[in-house]
Amino acid sequence: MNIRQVAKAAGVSSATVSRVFTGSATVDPATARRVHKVAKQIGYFPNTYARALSSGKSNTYGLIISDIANPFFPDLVKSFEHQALEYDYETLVVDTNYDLKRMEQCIRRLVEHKVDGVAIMTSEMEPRLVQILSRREIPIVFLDTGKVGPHISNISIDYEHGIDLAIDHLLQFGHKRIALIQGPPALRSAAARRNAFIAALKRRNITLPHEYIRIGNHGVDGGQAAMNELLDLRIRPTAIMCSNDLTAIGALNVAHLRGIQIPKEISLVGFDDIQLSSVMQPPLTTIRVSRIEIATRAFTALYGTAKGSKVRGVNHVISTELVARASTGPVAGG
Amino acid sequence: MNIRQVAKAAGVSSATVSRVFTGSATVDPATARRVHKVAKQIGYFPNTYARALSSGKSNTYGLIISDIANPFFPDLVKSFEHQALEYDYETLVVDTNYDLKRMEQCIRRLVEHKVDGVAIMTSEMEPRLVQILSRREIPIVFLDTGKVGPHISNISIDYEHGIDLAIDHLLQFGHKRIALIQGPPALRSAAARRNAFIAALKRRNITLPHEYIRIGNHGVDGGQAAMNELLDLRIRPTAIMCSNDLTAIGALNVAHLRGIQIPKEISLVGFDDIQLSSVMQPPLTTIRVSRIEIATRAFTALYGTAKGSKVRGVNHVISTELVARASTGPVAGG
DNA sequence: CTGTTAGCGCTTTCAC
DNA sequence: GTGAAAGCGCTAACAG
Repeated sequence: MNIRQVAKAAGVSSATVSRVFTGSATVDPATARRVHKVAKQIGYFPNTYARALSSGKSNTYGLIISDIANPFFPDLVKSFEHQALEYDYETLVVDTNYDLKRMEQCIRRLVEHKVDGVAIMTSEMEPRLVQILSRREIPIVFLDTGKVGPHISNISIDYEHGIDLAIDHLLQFGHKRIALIQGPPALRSAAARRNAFIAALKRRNITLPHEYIRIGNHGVDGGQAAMNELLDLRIRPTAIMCSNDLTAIGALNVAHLRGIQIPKEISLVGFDDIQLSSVMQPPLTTIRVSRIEIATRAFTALYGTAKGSKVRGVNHVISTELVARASTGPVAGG
Repeated sequence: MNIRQVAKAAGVSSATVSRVFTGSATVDPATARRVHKVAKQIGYFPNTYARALSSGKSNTYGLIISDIANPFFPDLVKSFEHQALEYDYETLVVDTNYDLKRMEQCIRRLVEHKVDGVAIMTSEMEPRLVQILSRREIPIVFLDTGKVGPHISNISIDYEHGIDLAIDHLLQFGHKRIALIQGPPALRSAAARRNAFIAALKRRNITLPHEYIRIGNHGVDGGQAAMNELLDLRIRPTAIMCSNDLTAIGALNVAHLRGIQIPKEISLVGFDDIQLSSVMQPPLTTIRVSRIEIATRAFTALYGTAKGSKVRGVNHVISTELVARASTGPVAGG
């Protein structure tokens, strides 16, 4: 069941069959139709491996994510794959599980699969591993790294803007005591959010006590733990900004458990706008960053920096917007 | 940067290098070490495509799911991949998006990748498409299809048991008017749940008015719509069983919106026990089915039905259990 | 527009 | 325990 059988049955050479399937050169329409018919008849599918080996192109992009079970990623993966499929590319999704050791395995798998480019959507990354890729001149696109170079593009998210919006929103409600539950410090995107938060408060001359910054892990449990700490403070904040929605969901959960009313007693802001945020009780106010746009940009960056063509990477910035829902409100007694 | 370069640098033949990497035959330990060292030095990774082509084995399994954005699937995918990696298998995950047209594309992609087996975790499926696989004697494992045959295994979920448990739980709370928000009728797993529900009520001589069965779509929005219908009924149910957790989350959301207290006025039961169910307000009572177990069984079924070995498929049944949380309670005024 | 031919990088007998 | 050599199925010049 290979190309030669099709060729024989259609009375042409295997090269012609190949041309029909790759569309690489003009083939007589009648011949092409005959080939297609025969192929369908005997149920022929071209062998990806032979094709990749022979052509030297895998037509596959690697997509590195931290954790497919984190609701931030499925939409991203879906959009990327969708986009890739449009251009006849396969996507090899690998999941590092937030683990640098697994990251190395992932990179190896991608290289072994001769991917034509890699989108690294995790923030945890070692230069040594990047080198494995760049030594082979494999185009890379990062999320939130900021560095652009030969074969290396970047997607930046405009955290500052989103966080400014959120802070202003909170200020309008009269909040002065605003806390932050940040993500893992080692995570670049989490650090960027924290820095933006601190800068935004400073710019507005709002004091930020040290104990108002708590460390979560971008998971529900981290949000729960941090929220408990915040609620145990002698002087509680009246509003809390969370580094992502999962964290906010954890915080919300603890608030319910401890009988704290949201937003009456404390306002809560998330980040990302994952799908479930809108059906929480109360629906979460959050800063939306479009996963679809990230995915599309990532794909485009790779597709545009194909090995042969443009070498120089580009930097895209993705905007953020405030989605005001019901987890924020006027400060109590204000 | 290929096997020959390694061979030359290590002063052996490419066959020996191949043996070192596949572990297919005994190689002198000293030679093996030398080969490994050289390989590391020049950064050699075997080419998957050449390997697959030459050996005729892709060492890849296909995993077909409906929608990676549905919280049911990420855990399943993760477990399957993890398991596969342990046995040195790659997983090619394809997402049908609940669409039969895309299903056909997915199957084609899997065949083109010469996968050694396919786990079909979606319920929507056409016999014609299955044939594409089985004609090539590719082992298949289904979820909830019940049919077992040559190269075809199945994983059944014991819906009856879980639903019996849930109904008894509700009865103990004094509920008599129990409604169902079912999933898409075309979805086998949804139909199985509905049938189990109807059978369980009948067995206990509980009347089930027609209007107490509503149709959702296994998404949040479907749950919302169905819940609205149910709340508009002249005689409302006192308890609602949902075909999955997402549906229950939608129902819960509408309840909040319309000021209905859960579980005081209406008890709510979900199905699946996705991660977020436990942090909803109130935490969802649900029927747990272990995605890890499904994934493990699926992998094992494929691995055990490898092309050469056992031809006959097997049927595994996976148990379910009730997770009683706070969305169920005594019937109002009871 | 189409056939011939030479590999792509690796695995796998078959000898030794 | 190791090397030589023949492909795996396909693509990509190169002629014609």
